Amino acid sequence: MQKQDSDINLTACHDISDDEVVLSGIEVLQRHYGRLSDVCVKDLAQCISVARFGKSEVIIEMGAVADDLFFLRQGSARAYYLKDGREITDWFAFEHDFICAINSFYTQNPSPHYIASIEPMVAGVIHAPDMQMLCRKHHDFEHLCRNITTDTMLRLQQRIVALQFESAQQKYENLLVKYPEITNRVAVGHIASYLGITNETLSRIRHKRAS
Amino acid sequence: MQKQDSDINLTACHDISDDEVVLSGIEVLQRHYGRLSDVCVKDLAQCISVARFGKSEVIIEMGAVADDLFFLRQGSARAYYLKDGREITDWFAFEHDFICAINSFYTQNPSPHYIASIEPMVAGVIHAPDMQMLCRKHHDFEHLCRNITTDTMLRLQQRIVALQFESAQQKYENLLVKYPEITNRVAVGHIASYLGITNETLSRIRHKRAS
DNA sequence: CATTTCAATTGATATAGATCAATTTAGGAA
DNA sequence: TTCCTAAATTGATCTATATCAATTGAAATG
Repeated sequence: MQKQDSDINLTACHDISDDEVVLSGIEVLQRHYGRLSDVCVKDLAQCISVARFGKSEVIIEMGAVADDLFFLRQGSARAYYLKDGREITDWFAFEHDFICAINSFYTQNPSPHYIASIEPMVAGVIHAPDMQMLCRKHHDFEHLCRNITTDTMLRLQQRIVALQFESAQQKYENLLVKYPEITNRVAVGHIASYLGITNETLSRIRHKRAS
Repeated sequence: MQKQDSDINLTACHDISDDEVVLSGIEVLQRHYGRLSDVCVKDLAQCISVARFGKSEVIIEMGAVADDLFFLRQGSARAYYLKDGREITDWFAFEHDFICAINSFYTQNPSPHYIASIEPMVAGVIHAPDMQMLCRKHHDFEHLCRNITTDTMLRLQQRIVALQFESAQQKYENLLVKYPEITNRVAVGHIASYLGITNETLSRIRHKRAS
């Protein structure tokens, strides 16, 4: 089932060539996180590969040391872990977002997270050792990476505020402000666990809003 | 009251000289986050000042653009914000921890957070523009800062997991594992809001545990 | 196109934790 | 020491959200 899905979606994604993914990806990164020298861009391009996945494919398994960092160019993905056998989604990524098994990528420990595609997706991939190497070699790349990490840190900070003392309704409203079209792209169940509430509660909140 | 407290505690902290705070602080930083060249250490030492506060002093007011980053050498502090007039503690810092108005420090926007000392504290201070300057000038310092940010990011990630789906009891137990002596140093009320629960609930949990 | 399967919704009930109110305790000031 | 203020505890409810169970809906499969 996964196989067939994947094939179908692969073709659907062939409008973007690998080179396009890498080059336009690097351009977007520079715009968001800091300019790179030409030498650095060349080195970086060498280290990036392209990954394509169909709908709902598991990309990283829990328990593995996962040193891939994905930068999405199309589609969407999520990171999740299991709590009492139930999937809890921790992170969403859409176009221009990063996703990785955050603990594993930065500490080389086995990942408590799974990563899976949601929609068919295309992403640039870099491996942790390559990133380290590029950081050591190019000061401007280390600067860019620091900016990315800072940005991620600030987002996580925001989420903590949301989870710490907001009602289920408030959390959902805030999510919709940040990602207005998330409900068209992501299963409601994933959104619920992301907000720290049950499917049923989210369903009722959505019902109230609709009426 | 704040004034008098402060005077008393200032004297209590005079066992560490300013130079000691700066130099041993830089040493600790290097041990945790990466070695620096001698030139860099010299430059960095130039940019660090020392701040001393008494018990329960407000260090940063909400609404201010706060570009101070504190590295604690003694005592403790917390960051908090107001939600419906109630203080919600967001972050604790003890010896060897950083604390700043995280949003303000990294984005130069007015801070939604207050920062206050808990116990009398001594800290090294660096200003955001100086940090930026040092990052630009010294690749090794930028590397160190990236490591600090990465570390902070991973901690925030851990807290999200804790807040997302754990019971009040579980959250308290986990906190005690991480900071076994926190209850001797921090008011129970601050701990409660940090965990996203009310004072009363935490009090009852503590009662159950004690028996 | 029919069938299977999984996700979402809806309903009924249970409960963890919030809220409100009253006491007790403890740390700082006189 | 004694007083005073604020924090912590304890008790009695209340409520938002979880849980359990059943039904509906929609997408994937043959």
